[in-house]
Amino acid sequence: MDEIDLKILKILQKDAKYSLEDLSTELKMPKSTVAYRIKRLESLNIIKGYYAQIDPTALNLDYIVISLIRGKYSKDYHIELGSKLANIPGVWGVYFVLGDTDFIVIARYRNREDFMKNYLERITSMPEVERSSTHVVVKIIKESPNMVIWW
Amino acid sequence: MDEIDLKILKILQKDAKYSLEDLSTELKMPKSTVAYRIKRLESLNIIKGYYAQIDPTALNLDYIVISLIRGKYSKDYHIELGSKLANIPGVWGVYFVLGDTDFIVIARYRNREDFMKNYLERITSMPEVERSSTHVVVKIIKESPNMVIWW
DNA sequence: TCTGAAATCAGAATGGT
DNA sequence: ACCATTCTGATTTCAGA
Repeated sequence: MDEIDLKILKILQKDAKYSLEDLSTELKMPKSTVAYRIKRLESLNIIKGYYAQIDPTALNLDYIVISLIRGKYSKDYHIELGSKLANIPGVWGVYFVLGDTDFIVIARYRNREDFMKNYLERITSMPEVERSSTHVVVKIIKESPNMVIWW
Repeated sequence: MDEIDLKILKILQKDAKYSLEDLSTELKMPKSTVAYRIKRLESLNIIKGYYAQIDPTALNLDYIVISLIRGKYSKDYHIELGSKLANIPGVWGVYFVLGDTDFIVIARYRNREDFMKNYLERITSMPEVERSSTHVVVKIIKESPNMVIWW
């Protein structure tokens, strides 16, 4: 991992379709070398894949929630509960955190019923959950998880 | 937007490099038709772009934080504060929410100093911020914001 | 590890239904 | 909106440095 790799990653995190041609002029090195480096980054799993970003609102995913969850302590409770939360349909983010809460969970649904059925009812019926407080997102001001390199 | 579009999106949200060839066999329709549909989804901004997924830990982005922020009320305070938060280097998610907190912010840094300098000092010196509580992420159990279609 | 050239293949363009 | 064919150009491969 050197400066050149970093430049490649910086470009590809913004645009996966950026061509070898353009990268090669940008980096002042032959296409084949760029290709070689990208392949390397892929095989090292630094580049984990390429995906299309779909607009959630286009699919009517307007009911977005973020929950703070406190668990009931027991052996391995955080591993058990963590995977249980991660497997709830609609949930895309589960973070185990320090502080007065244990897990922070982010999920997207199409409407209130969808949310109630898939999410709330499950969470509230999990014996490992001691307490949860859920925030409804009014507006997504920023959501760009792909922008890993910001410096 | 029909069932076929949804199938295309379901595949591309996981793998942007899935070829027209394979999509055409999968969907039992010619390449050119698939290409036509994808172009349509792009121009309608349902597909917002294609990104490389970079492993944050490969770049030593191990200091991940989630903050709950309460603002001081004033005219347009949430628009002002929202964009201020979104512009902090390292911040990739800003959500305006209902409940006892106003904003939820997610950010990634390489270490404690990086976090202190770029994030904490800024947040605590913003006059629009009344109160903030920041949780350090111990473990990312799930993070797949690109998986928009889960049903 | 890097490079140049050749070969292959995928995607864009076209024109017709 | 859909499809077959053609055409263009990007990516892969490979031999050599």
